[in-house]
Amino acid sequence: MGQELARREERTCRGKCGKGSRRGWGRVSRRQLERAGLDPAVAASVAGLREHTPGDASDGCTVLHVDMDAFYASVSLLDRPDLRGKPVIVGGGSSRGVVLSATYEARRSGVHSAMSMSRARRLCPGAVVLPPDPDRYAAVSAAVVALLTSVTPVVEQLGMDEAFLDVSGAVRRSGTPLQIATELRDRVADEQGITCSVGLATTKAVAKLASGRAKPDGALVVPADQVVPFLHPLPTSALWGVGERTQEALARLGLHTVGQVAHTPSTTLRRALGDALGSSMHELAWGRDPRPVVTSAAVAEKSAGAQETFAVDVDDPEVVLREVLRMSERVARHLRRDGHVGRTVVLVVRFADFTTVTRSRTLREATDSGRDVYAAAAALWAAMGLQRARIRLVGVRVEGLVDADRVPRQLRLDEPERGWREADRAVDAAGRRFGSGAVTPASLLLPRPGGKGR
DNA sequence: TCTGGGGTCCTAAGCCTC
DNA sequence: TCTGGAGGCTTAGGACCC
Repeated sequence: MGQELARREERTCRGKCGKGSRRGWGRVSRRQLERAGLDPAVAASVAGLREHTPGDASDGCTVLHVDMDAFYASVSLLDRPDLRGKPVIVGGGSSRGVVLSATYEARRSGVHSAMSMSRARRLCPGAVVLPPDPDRYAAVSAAVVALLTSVTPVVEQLGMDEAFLDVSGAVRRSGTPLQIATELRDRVADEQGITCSVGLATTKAVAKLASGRAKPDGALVVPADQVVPFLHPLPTSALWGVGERTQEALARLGLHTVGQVAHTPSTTLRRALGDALGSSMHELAWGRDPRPVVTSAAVAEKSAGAQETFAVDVDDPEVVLREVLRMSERVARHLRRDGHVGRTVVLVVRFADFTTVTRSRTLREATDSGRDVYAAAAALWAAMGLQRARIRLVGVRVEGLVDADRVPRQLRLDEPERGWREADRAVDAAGRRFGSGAVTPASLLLPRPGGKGR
């Protein structure tokens, strides 16, 4: 117990906005923020927010964005406490893997997620590399979501490591949004042994930015009247939907900060970025974001896919088709597991030079059968007429998903009493009992090129 | 620097139907 | 019967997010 309290105390003191400052909001100085790694302009802006915010200014900031700190790395360290405080990278072990997550010690060397593992190893040669543990991540993620849901039922999960909460219905019972956020952070740390950061605002876009600025292990409130001073000094890349390409497009217009975007006519942005992105960019730059927090269960899945990069580029059509079969079976299993069927089959092919093409075909009937998906994908492959092209990746997606029980199944005259449908279900049952892949097409038992077998 | 995997959303062109 | 426009669907590709 004493140890637990000591650990809690250590954690809350380390945070940029630890327990002390969570209660006495407004003690964080601009210099502290700069030391914590924020841009000086942003630090000034954020410090201003805090220094001029008397008491708990979170009233009305009922949208919370909870973001786990270096989630995959933190979870991996739960089983390796000896690596705490050391640079650790979680990522694929193959020569073509990328970084899934890295501890803050590794990030200080310039390592970040989605970076190629080879580059990450060069930047941080002393880092310990751990393989991803998807089951463990899913379990911790589910536990955190259950915790969040105990505060409010309105939880919108984004991936495994972040979620939006609408706590407007919980404030009477549980206190101000900031008190709720503090309680959540303490419980996540106590019950799961990892830390998270929380952004509080009146909109999702601003709450998300706030959690990013509060990292690691912090909380940041951006009251409605402080949204514009908070947003406008930020770089355009801070805006939701602005990646590398859009940032370049904005830079060509001489726009480098959110404030500059805000003061650009919406028509100019729409011309440069397209109608949808242009107008949403203008709204977001003024902190306007009409999207409500939507319970994850209410968000229907629209597509399902599987793709895999070969360990070495492949030019043998037989090998490619075998991989297409493997991906088709995987997608179909996914569909059946979720009770979905889909009509449009998409084949994705990435060539050695990294160019990617897609070909799609819409079936007459929606399906969840690996055989149907493979037949369509293989036909698309054949129609491409590739001879000995060097292929880096193949993938299969099924789009236009609907619930299987909402689609009447067209029986065929030549359909046997027991057919592939029953065979698929038997394979699923065997997979549940003996592990996925217990029953598999014979052709998939052959080794994969580059030794990356199943 | 040499780029994973699973998704969503948007745009645009071509085709078809009304 | 022909024609043009609107609108929906399909297909392909790109950008973005976690």
